[in-house]
Amino acid sequence: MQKYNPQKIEGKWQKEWDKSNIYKAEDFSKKKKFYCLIEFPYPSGAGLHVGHLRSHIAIDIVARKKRMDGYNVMYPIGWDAFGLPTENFAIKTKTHPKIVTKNNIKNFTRQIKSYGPSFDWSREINTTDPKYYKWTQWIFLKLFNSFYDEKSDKARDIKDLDIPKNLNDLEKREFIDNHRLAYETKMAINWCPSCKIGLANEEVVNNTCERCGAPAEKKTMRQWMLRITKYAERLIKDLDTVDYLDKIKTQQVNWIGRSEGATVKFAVKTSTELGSEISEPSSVEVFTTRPDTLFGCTYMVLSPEHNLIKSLESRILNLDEVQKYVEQAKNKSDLDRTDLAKEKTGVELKGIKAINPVNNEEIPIWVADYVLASYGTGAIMSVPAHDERDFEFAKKFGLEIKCVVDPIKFENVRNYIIIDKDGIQQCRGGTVVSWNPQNETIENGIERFLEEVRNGKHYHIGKGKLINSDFLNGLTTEEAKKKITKWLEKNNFGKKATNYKLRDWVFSRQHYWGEPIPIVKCEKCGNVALEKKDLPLELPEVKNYEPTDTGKSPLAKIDKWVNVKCPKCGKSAKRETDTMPNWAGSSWYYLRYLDSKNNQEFASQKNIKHWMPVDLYNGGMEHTTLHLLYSRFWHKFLYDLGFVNTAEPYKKRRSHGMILAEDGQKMSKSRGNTINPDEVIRQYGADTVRLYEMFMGPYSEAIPWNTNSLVGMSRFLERVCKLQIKVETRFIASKSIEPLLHKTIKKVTEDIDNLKFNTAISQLMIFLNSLEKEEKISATHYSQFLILLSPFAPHITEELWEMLGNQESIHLQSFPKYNLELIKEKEITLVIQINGKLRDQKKVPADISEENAKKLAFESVKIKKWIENKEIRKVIFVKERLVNIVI
RNA sequence: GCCGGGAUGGCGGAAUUGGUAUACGCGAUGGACUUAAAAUCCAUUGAAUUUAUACUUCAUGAGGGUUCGAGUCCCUCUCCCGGCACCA
Repeated sequence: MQKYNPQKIEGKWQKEWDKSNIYKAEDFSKKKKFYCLIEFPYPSGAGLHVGHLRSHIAIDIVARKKRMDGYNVMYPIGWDAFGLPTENFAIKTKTHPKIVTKNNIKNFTRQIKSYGPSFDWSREINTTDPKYYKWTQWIFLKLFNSFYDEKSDKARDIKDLDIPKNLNDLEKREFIDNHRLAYETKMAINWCPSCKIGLANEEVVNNTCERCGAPAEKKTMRQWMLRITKYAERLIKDLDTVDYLDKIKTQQVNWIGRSEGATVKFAVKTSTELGSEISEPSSVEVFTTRPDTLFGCTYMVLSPEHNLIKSLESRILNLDEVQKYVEQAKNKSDLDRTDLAKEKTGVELKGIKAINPVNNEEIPIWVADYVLASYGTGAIMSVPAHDERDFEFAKKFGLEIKCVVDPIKFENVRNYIIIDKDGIQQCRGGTVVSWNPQNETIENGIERFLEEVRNGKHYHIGKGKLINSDFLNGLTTEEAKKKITKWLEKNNFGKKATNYKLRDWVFSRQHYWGEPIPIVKCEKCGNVALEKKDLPLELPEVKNYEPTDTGKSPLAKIDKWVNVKCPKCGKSAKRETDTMPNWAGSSWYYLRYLDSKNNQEFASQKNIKHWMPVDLYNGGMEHTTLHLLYSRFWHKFLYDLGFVNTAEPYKKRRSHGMILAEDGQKMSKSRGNTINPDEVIRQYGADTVRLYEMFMGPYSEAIPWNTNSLVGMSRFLERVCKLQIKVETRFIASKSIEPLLHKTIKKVTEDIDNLKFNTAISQLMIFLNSLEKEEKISATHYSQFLILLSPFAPHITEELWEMLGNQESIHLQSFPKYNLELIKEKEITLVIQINGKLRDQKKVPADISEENAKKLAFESVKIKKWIENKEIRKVIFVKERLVNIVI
């Protein structure tokens, strides 16, 4: 008999699987392909986290089952190895990051192999390998050499760009540069003073650095940017074509932040007091989602960065005051600017006015930092009667509040929230109305509120009917939006417009340990891309990896590397010294697995066509607006250029919940509550840990770790081993166990497909409990049970399988099929209810007729007691379930 | 503030999508084995009432509703978790 002894057998089988290569994905097999993917790990010095295991094991179970279902399965692994922690460790220990990475990968490999996932190691990739990042650089250059063609709504080669004829060479170059999908710009970016690195918007969380938590500062720097905004619409729309967890979809949609409205152009009039002429008539464009409220616009606000302030300097009568305000705003960090949200500040631009195009009224122009330069046009029309922020501002500075949307007689009461004296909310949504039930009815409360809106004492952001709006009067909000937009377009005052919160991707980093950006900067030719034959542009050796405070990459110090000849004109030029962000290599790695050794292409078309798209992709929620969005963007770009055959890279995306520490907190070194997978595996064995991580709770939910519960899984496997004594080869399978077996096959099959591992395991336990009650067990039943269990516990099942006398690995067997006929129980428990309450139950044949069931119910002694002297109103029969007597 | 998701025993969690609530596991209690402990095995384990494993009543965050029947559907509220947030 086999005693459960994981330490003895697990290593043995891991070596055996390695040797026999049974998990290798076959290119161009006749079998149907299945590509499943986990986010490739970052090989940190800290080693593997139990959270890594959760996703690796889950997808491993799916991969193993799919193989047994006859699929040609690709389940690859690699290393996302560029990044700051490695660099910091290298600086601290004065070791080359290459060496650090190599050591970490070695450790990670050992750890990963120790729990037996069925990765195809032959396709292993590493983003820091020049053979890999050659193609990361190549894709970057493709972006550099492409523009977005709005007409065909896709990216195209920059050669196809229509360049206006009348431009001189310099202007031409500028024009082209302005259209590249990878472009350079000088802009204020978020800078982490602690990591000494620029951050993408997605990397700033609560105005702090996502990585280290230091408050982000604003720093104006020359930056490489990627025009992800051109893909905003498609990144939203194509979500309809993929199967992602709903929360992932909504998070991406919210991040991209599409809003529809209109742009409106306001003419600007300057006071003639100063006399000097203005060469061109000025105007300011704003973006609004509520063009219907244009008649209620009583002033306009510019962001402090708005260029109108500069261009009309000579016309602003209180220039000193304005400039002082602008200067102050500039010096505020984003943190301060948003922190001061409660109290709005601003200064009026005296001497200039804007003209409201609908009624030609002169309205004041203000500058205030509650208006963001980076969204819309950096200027807004203010409608204080119908916007909370504008209302607040207008109240503070005594500006006119003009109601143009009358909420009365429109839709229902749910446009407001009524608050009674005790502060209890009676209705949800819309605008808050306080209401005193002692001396007014709800209707009166609403009426009073409406009066307040009309008198400018309150704002109303909900819908309504237009008033004080000339030709819009009487229309509903929706109707008015349409009508005014048409009017604006007809009179050339504006047009329908869509805006996104998504910003272009800040792509430069000022660090050593990243892919060098393969661009040469020539005084004569501008930014010149390296040729494909010159790729990869390898990272040079450098004495000091330390980042600088100046915002220059350490690469800038290596003169020999920096000074090169321009590939175009041959004159001396300098290399770009910034490197790429750690998100670059991971934006396309799933494609490299398909053909990881190819030196001619990033992957051959043949392989891409065979394997794409990824059928199942699992990863953390924290990457929803980073990696997941970025890689969808790159994929779409490659799709536009014809390098990949699908518009989306991932057909199905799922997410695992975090594993919390036993105290319910997040695991962290500083809290000292981490669980080291090495130790748990050593103590309990890989199969036990695998089962536990899958059994601990629903896969997508966060669950605290509980070492106590591990023993339950250990006991389960021990009992599986013990069962061997009862197995008899010649024993004919007992029929009574058959329904449960097939029910178990069905449950396990469906649960694995739906990533509901906890209930699959529980069903296997139920089946085992039932097997244990048998005197003898047929080898067939035992074998089928082992196969069902094998994706979860590959080592022990392989061992027991071999002991049954099998030659071929259990992991090469077919997954059992269930027979619906056999699942049907012959006998069921019929539930008898009175008024829906359980009063009796009877064992009956499953196919009992309604008539017989009812008869049986009324015969029951227990039931008789209940229905005595009662009028029976109704009897309900549910097939194979219950009889309900209503009295 | 807005957008998601959630709340079921001492704990992690099940529940065929409206049909026996609490599966499975942990823990706990009692027993067997043992010199003893661990391990293992057996039994019990939502609460109340009760001599009782009988009967009954009450329990799925709170309150209401629909239904023969609600953890599940509808309305309102509370709390927790995640994301976004001066985005016009």
